[in-house]
Amino acid sequence: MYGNRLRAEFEGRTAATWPLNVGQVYTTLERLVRDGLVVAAGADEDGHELYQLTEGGRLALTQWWTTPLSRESRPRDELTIKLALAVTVPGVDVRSVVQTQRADTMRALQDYTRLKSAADERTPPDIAWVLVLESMIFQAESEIRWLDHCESRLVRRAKSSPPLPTSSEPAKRGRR
Amino acid sequence: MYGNRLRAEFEGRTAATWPLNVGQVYTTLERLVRDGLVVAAGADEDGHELYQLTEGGRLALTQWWTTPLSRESRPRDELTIKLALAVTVPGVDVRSVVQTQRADTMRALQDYTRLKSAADERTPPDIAWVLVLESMIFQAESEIRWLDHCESRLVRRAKSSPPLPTSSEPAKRGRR
DNA sequence: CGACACATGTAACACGTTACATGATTTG
DNA sequence: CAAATCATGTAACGTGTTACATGTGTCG
Repeated sequence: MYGNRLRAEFEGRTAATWPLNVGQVYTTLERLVRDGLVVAAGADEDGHELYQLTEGGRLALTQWWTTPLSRESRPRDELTIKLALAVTVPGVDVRSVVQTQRADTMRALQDYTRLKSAADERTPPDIAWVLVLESMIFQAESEIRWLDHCESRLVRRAKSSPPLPTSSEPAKRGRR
Repeated sequence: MYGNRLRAEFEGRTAATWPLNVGQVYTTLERLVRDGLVVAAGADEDGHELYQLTEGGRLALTQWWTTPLSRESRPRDELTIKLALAVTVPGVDVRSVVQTQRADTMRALQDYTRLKSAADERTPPDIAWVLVLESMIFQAESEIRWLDHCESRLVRRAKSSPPLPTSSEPAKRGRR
């Protein structure tokens, strides 16, 4: 395919959930060429600069399809880190952190649900779009469950140790 | 704190789930200094190079605690993209992709569960470590549910369109 | 004609990450 | 003494990402 088409295909298949700057397609293509996974293959009848997978590229692709995404390859989970820090760093209002996040995720979940209803009514169904939405929904639900779980665990912990003064006013706590 | 201590604290709080190269701490500290969020504050009695939050740094931190992680700020979800592409790109054995991933995630889930059992027995409980593990478990479960969901959806779809020949032998399909 | 979409590129930046160099201190 | 640990740094790389420059074709 050619650059701009690739962008369109990607966005079409992920339904604008992850918009893609066109420029990035070209830089990435160049890097793929550098690594020998892709070659420039002249021009279209319309003048489009075509690119083609090499033998190695096809191999890498097959490997991508057949290899599961390992846990190690995934980016650090910022929310989990945030909470893990929140519960161990003194002076953080964990409760409030959890609540704020929960509210936001809840809102997102509703948005996704709405979008899914709309998507389900369409014919023919945009299978990829529905899949993406469902993935978002599952993740949001799981996140909310986890947050609730965290909170109940905090409540249990609070019974052992006395509650600290809320850290919502860190300014000028002065000497006393 | 000083650099190496920061690394230790981070790893201690996230329990080696996300190991941190010490070098990164120093590069990051330098960048924080560059951005005015942190200042070098001389040395410890033990000769440790201390760093301190600036006014701006403390503000940024407070903002981090009080602002929920937006969906947009999160990295692209490679698994979801993979599946979304798998179902729309011709010649991909979606079924196999889902199965492979499911097996791997299932294995991970068991590992996490085992680890959690061990963590729960310890006294005192390492609250952060347990939280991280539970997060992993929730996510893995949600991922498995989603994969199952995808598959059942694929089965339903398969009834409409005839199954394509498996793409497991892409080599030398030649002319004919 | 002017505006707009399509299309191709490129220079530049930030960030995460690693490999390596180097010294000080401790310990078997 | 040698090995290991603690500690501080730095040079370099890859990748994701953006802003910008530029040209072509279409259409109201």
